Amino acid sequence: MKLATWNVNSLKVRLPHLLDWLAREQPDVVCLQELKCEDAAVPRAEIEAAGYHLETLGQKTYNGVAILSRTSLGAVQRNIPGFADPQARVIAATIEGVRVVGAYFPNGQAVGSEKFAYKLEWLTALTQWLRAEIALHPKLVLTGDFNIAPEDRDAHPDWKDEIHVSAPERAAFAALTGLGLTDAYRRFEHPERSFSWWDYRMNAFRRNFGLRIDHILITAPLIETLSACEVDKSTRSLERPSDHAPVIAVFG
DNA sequence: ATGACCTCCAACGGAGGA
Repeated sequence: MKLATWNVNSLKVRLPHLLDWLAREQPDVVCLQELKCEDAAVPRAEIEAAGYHLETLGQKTYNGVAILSRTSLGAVQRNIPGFADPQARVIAATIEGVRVVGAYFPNGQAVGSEKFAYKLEWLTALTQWLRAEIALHPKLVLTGDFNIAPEDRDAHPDWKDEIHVSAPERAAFAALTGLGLTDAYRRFEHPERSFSWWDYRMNAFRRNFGLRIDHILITAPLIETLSACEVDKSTRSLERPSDHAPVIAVFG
């Protein structure tokens, strides 16, 4: 199984890139974030024509998540159970015995802000739900745009803002790994300063001024078959790119 | 530097992103 996550920053704008990339990479499962459109506006026909089933949790203007799969998606869950969230950030489904949770974590804006408090509350709710979910599904993948760079090496040394690298955010990330989830990317050797997001401004991609905030976390039974995990930076050089690159994990 | 760039909106400036 080849599984990927990609924050497309508008499904409508990025659809040509997505379709080209699906044809080239042939992933089996793709979690998408920041659709920025309602379910009714999702270009289902084009994605289905590319060979994918899809389940979405759309929202106008902001947020919105989807899971694409070559095989059918079962037991679809939208948002975090028991957490009344007006923002569309989570979708989960069972695919060939693997519970796949695709999430668009809150940005948090600035440490200490209202949005930061929401980010931490959201992370607590996600963690509580996943504790139960992992007990039900030993093979589980948590993937998406985490908006957290878990270690210093996951942020450019010149990143001066606290957001995405603060102690509370990193503690929340550690709580997730404490559930028995492993960062698939760190199971392999990578160059220093490997990132998944680069600001649109200031030639950030050319200067590799970025953060590694898009992740694929997996439970122990999936580690045995994990054979690769990479960031695909190629899409970031296209015309009108997403500011995030896809991250791809290969099992088996 | 209250910046820069991109996407969205009952839009033409502001919000949000990261």
